[in-house]
Amino acid sequence: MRMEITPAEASVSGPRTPAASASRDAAVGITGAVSLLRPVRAGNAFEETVERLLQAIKLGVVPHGEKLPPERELATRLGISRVTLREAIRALQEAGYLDVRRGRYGGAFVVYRPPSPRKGDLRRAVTRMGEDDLEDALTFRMAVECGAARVLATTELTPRQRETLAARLSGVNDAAPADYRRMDIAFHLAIAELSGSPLLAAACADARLRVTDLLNAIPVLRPNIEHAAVQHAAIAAAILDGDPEAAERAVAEHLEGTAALLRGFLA
Amino acid sequence: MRMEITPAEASVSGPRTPAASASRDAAVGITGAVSLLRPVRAGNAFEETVERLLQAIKLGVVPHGEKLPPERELATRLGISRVTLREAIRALQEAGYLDVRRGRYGGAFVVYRPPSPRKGDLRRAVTRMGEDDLEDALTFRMAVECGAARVLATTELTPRQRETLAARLSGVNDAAPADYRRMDIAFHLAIAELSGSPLLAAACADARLRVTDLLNAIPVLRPNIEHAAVQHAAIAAAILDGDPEAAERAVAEHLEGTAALLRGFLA
DNA sequence: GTCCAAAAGTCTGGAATCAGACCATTGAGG
DNA sequence: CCTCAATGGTCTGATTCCAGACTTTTGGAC
Repeated sequence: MRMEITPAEASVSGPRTPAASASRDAAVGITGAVSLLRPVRAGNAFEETVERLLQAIKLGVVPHGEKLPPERELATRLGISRVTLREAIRALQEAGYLDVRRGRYGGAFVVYRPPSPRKGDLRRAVTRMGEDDLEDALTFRMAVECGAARVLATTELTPRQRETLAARLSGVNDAAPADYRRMDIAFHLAIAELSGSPLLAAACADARLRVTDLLNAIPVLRPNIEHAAVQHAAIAAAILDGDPEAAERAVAEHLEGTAALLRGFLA
Repeated sequence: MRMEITPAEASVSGPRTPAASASRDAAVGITGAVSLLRPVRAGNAFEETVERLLQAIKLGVVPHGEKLPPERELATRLGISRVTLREAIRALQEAGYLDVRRGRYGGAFVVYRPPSPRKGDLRRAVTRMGEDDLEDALTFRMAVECGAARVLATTELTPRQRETLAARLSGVNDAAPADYRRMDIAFHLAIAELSGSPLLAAACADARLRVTDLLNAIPVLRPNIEHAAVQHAAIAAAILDGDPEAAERAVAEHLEGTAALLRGFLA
């Protein structure tokens, strides 16, 4: 075995970007040498696979009690060999995220529930990923989610799309406390996915991921939920209205709120 | 050798995303299984490295006549072994993009100049990457660049940052025809890089990349340049003004124009 | 002309990854 | 109870990728 994961250490922050701590107005070359000559791959296949699966689990794409797709299929979808996938699954199993059962109707069952946050978790999470990376992630998320909302609001929506968006909105509003974060994620990702651009969807998923651990480390409070509900409604309304500017403004406001909340808990 | 590249075939489009052709309002699961269970890696290290270097060359990050960093340094920066890097360099050399000289003051010199487009190039480029991927790329670019502009306009800019932005703007305006695309790229990327978020910068670079081949396949016409100049000025002004909405609107308009231009040449 | 430093070029053993065949376990349905 | 299909578990040989040591070429400095 090559790696051990404990829930406390498992993180989706990924390897640090070398340029992450570059000064804010660094004198980059004529164009982005910094962004282009970055690492080709974030780690070896095993590590990246563990990250990916952990993402799917933590974001609730595969909720508690459900199982991952069969190994063969999953390996194909992830574009890796079954051997590598199995190593990743084993690591997650040993870390307590998965329960693997064999035989027909067997599979890798998710046994993860978002832990209720304890004091100090946030500090630790931030320390683990680095302050610069936190700012980076928040900025990135702001940009891609605003952009996605704008795009979607600009699009002519089909009735089907409108329904999906509305459904996700009520999904968050009706969510049980334990399910809140999961439904919140579902709502945010729906915006990106409905845009019809896989690249954009992937970027939003990635952005959200980078802050999941942090959000999981702060309690879900009633007033925050209510505040968020209003903002979510505003976002959905602006999109359904076909008002790009309003959609963006609403998303920006919402994310600003989340970021402020995080910074508040850190101060 | 594992691969051969000819200038005619070389492309930065990369492997197709399996979900690229998914229906616009496909019934995705409760959350984006589609975006999360996507391939972990886009290809093998060699292929990805070739793409990356080709990007740096085509985007003009390393302009004609300049050389890439020394192999050892570059390999470290790209996070790959020197052997793999060398294979990629050799492929690009054989394809005529690089001239490799040894000895002190040697190195891998870029000999690429953006080819003047010929009729049919665009059609071929689109065929190569696929219509769905084209829409995906355009959407993605719209989202991330709009988002980046918004973020930057929201930021309190240092004098240094303001200067950089202004410099890049005049860079495009004063560019010789042969340098136009390069300077245009530099301007667009500057917006993302000035945001201080490496993730965002990388996303914008990636987005731009996915349409470079297409843009290179259409002629640079005087009226288009003039039109673009006005829009670039509007973007810079809105950012310097600290007006997020205006900044975004300006970027959206500009990119819409580019997209329309592309579609026009395709029709 | 000699020396030297910086660069590309070469070689080797080992680790990671893959594709694919095959085995073992399980629960549902006949 | 037996069979079967779906699933995880295991093995093997080939390929890719790596780290690092070593060699060769080149042009400037003295």
